[in-house]
Amino acid sequence: MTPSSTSTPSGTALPARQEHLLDVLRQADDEISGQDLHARLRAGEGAMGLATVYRHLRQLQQRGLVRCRHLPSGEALFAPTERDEHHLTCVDCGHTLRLPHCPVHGLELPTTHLEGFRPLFHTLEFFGLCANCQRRQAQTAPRL
Amino acid sequence: MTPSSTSTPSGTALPARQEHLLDVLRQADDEISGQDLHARLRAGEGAMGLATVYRHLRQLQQRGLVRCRHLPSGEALFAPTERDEHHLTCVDCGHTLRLPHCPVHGLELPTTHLEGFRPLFHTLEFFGLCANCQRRQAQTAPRL
DNA sequence: CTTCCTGCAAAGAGTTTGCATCAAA
DNA sequence: TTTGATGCAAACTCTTTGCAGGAAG
Repeated sequence: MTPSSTSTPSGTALPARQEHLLDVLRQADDEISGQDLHARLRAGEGAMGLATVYRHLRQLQQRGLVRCRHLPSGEALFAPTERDEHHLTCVDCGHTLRLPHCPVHGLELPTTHLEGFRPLFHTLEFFGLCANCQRRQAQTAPRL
Repeated sequence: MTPSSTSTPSGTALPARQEHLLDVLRQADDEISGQDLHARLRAGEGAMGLATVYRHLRQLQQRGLVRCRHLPSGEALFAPTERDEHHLTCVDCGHTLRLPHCPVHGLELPTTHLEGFRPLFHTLEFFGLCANCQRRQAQTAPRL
């Protein structure tokens, strides 16, 4: 139960605290925000400052181990790269629906035109109006 | 040259200023930020306050006419929905590469499990390390 | 008169950075 | 001694909201 060393695509071993941070992400049911992650770490053993959390998250992202997407609110959500989740988010109220499976499974980039870029992860997110907000909008502007 | 009325999916006509704002978005070469859009409007005829720009952008989003995605920096970028662009962004320096075509062309959501959601647009973005940042990283951690 | 739209300025949120400190090599 | 990691708090950015003025119906 103690994944003591995660091998990274670049081959170097992970510092202990980053390893721990990654574990918390893996144990989470869904993506979590930086703030949330910080709170969870604080609750457990490996408490660390908020700044450090973000610093590690960035490094994990650069190693391709952590994926990040941004809510319309500007909040960033993090998840392990290996987890391939996608969401449908309401552009009005922000309510989020997790999609049952990845619509684009083995998604590949063409290797040309990449200018030396090394792709690490992708985000695919859907946006729309939830049932509630559609109703609310219909009341204001009757002409559907 | 004067698209005087854009018909929306919901059937209602667009207020003049939103129409104009949408035009500026369409004329832009690529996605632009709220701030940038504000500046361009200010430079031309239809100058309006920053708050108003954001207010209109939100409404256009809710009508499915404008698409929005967030940079790692938290900045929001806007584009007309009909334009189907995707990018490869460096997680380190933020350098962005526009992909020559949409990797997932006619992307469709399963109509089940949507709980009344009405999808309006999607974002598909790739993240990785650009050539420069790979080089820089390699210098710090030699073991590739 | 009522309603909607607008601008300005202030507030708000999340994230990043500066700096002094502390541990490790 | 030198290097790298950390916490705290201040700073920063973009975005949203409150409120009063003004136009439209």
